[in-house]
This record gives sequence, structure tokens and C-alpha cells, in this order.
Amino acid sequence: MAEDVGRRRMQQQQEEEEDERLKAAAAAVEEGGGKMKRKRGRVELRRIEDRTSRQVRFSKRRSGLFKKAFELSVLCDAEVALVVFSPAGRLYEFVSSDTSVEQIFGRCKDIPDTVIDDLNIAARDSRGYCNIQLDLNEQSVPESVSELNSFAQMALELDVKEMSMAELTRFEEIVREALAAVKARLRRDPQKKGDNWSGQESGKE
Amino acid sequence: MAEDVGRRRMQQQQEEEEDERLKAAAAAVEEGGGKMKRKRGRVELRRIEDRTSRQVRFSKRRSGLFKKAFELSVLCDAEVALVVFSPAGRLYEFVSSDTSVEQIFGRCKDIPDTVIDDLNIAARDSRGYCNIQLDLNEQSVPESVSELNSFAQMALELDVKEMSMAELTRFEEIVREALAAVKARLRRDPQKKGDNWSGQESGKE
DNA sequence: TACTATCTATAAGG
DNA sequence: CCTTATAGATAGTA
Repeated sequence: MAEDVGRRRMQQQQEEEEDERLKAAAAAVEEGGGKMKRKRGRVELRRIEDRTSRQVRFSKRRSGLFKKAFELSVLCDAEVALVVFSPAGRLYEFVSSDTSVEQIFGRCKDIPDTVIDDLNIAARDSRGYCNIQLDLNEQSVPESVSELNSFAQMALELDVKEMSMAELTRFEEIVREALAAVKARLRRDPQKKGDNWSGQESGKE
Repeated sequence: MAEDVGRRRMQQQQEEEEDERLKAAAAAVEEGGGKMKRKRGRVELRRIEDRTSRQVRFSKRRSGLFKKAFELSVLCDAEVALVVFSPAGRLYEFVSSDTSVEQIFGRCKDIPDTVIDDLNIAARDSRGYCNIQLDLNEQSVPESVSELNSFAQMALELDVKEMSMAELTRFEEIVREALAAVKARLRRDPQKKGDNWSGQESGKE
């Protein structure tokens, strides 16, 4: 991937002149024809009127947002709760820890407003609310092991150094089952390589 | 065709890179923690150990995340509620509309079937596997990195869906070795872990 | 759905 | 806080 970037960069440098003009003449000048299409990527910060376009962008940006939220929670060890209602009224949510959305947001009530961050972001001081405990119940055996990502996530949350032998063994079990499941599917669908991970595209509003 | 060649080339490179990561991770485990230099800007998907660095990145990424959330709400006319607790315990929140966080999240309860988004990461799938307690006290940053984190990160960065059977087998091999290594260490060093495993499945093995 | 050209975010360093 | 190089996100297109 890095190599690819490098190659692209060279191309970009060749077109540096054009790139310069891009910045200067942000106002769209028609290019090559009579089409009044904007330069790629540029977006103004207001509601997209075209329904289809709005829908597409919602999907893409939503993915990106959730990914960012996840990364923040992992990289910085932060608790993140994110809820998005699509214009169609569908709900998407993400919570970094295993606490429920309601729980995390419930905590907001008890915290007095203090600081105001940029961008309409209210920051409140909540020191003392940090002793988090994961209280997970061992209930369903991962026979329907979703994917290795589960294992990845778990390994991130757990700390191997804190695991007992029993936990380790259990962990091993889970990983094996996950691998077996993936392999089985691979054998079944050598070409597809599995593209139905989080398959619940759902269909109701 | 040019495109075809390009795609082939990319795929090949990707596979090579994955293989390298597999090996690297394996080595890291054998040695009980490895340090590999990273290209600039590259980020591993796991908790940042250095406190200062984590703090800085938290600020930056938090800003970015909130900005994205804001853009999504405006561009796509979606309702967005976002709450972040910094590792230091400070709360940051954003709500797209003028409704309160509690209101938006209250709506979650009324919706029976929550759509959990793709992202290839099921953040909730790790629930129910173990009964453990995580100490998120950031003061106690462990000196050595846990071995399995290597795989956690790898599994997150790689896409299991895209792995060939050979790669999967290799992966399995590595994981098995890693687990064996960790177990061996545990036997050698039982006190390394106080056996406060209070789960209800003790002795299952 | 996939790709590519661009644009944006951000890791390092000053 | 500012700059630079790189990784990541994504708008428009096939």
C-alpha cells in the first residue's frame, strides 16, 4: 500500500501545476466540457438536497464516523458512545465498552456542566467516574463465532497478563472455533471469501 | 489492461505485507514483546502506551471525530449524539439537534432491533465470553506489552475475509504457538497473575 | 460494488 | 501552535 502511495505521489507532482490552481480557483471553473461538475471531493457544509446523493453520502460517512469512533476508543482508551438516526429513521449505534448506551448517557445527567469545547461540544468534568468494571457474563458459547474480529476485540480488551490458565484455555478454544468457522466457509465458497459478515442489512423502518 | 495489471499488483503487495505482519507478530510473541519501527503516520490499532502521546492523539482525534459527527448531521440531515469520556475522565458530548443527549438516547430504548453497523468490527461481539475485570487505571501502564495484542491488532488490520486458506492456516499456526508460549510462561510464573478469577465457570477445564 | 483522484486528518517534529 | 509527509476518507465515476 505504501508503494502505491509513492507511485501516486509522483503522478501528483507531475500535475503539481494543476494542483496549485485547484487551491486558488476553488470556484468551479468548467473543465473540459460543458458539465458543471465540481472538483472531486469538495463539499460545502450544508444539507445535500438530492435524495439519492444524500443517502449515499450518509452511508459512506456513517461508516467513517463509526470507524473513527472505534479507533478513538481503542487507541486512547476512551469510552465512546455514538448514536445516529438516519434521515430515514434508522438507528445506528456504537458503544466502546460493554456498558449500554443508556448507561453511558445516564452518566451525563449526573455531571454538572462545566467546560464548553469548540464546535458545540459540551465538555463536563467527570473525574471520579472512571473506575470501570467489565461485568461480562459467560453465557453463549461462540458456536456462531462471528469472526476473528471478535477475538481481536476481545484480545484488545482483555490483557493476557491478567488471564488465568482457565481463561487462556477458553480463549484458545474460541480462537480455534473462529478459525475453523472461517475455514469452513472458505471451503464452501472459495471465490466469495465471505462477504456476508455483518449481514443484517435489515429492511424495516 | 492497465487496470487489471494494477489490481493484480496491488493484491500481491497486500498479501506480501500480510505475511510479513504474520511473521513479525510471531517473532514478537516468541520474544515476549517486539519493537518494530513504524512509518510516519502509521497507526497501530491498539491502545497507545505512552501517556503523553495518548493524550495528544486523544485531543486531535476527538476534534476530528466531533467534526465528522457534525458534518454528518448537517450534510445528511441526520440526528447524531456522541459522548466521549477521556481517559482522564472528562466528558465531551455533541448532539446534532437541540434535543438533549438523554432524549436522543431515550429513543434507543424504544427501538427493538438496533442495527449494528458494519465497520467489520462488531464491537459487541466480545460480550459474554468471559467474566473479567479490567482495570483501566491509566496510571498503571504495564511496561511490557502483552503478546496477544499483536494478534489482536493484526486481526483488526487484516481482513479475515480476504485471507486465503494458506494465510489462514499460517495464522492459526501462529496463534497456537503464541498461546502455547503464554501458557508456558504462566506455568513458569504462576504468581504473575493473582488468581482472582471469580467467574462461574471456574474449573470448566 | 469497486476504483481512483482528491481532499482531509493526523503523526512527528520544530 | 505551525509544518510536513503520510495515512485515511470519500466524491464522482465505471
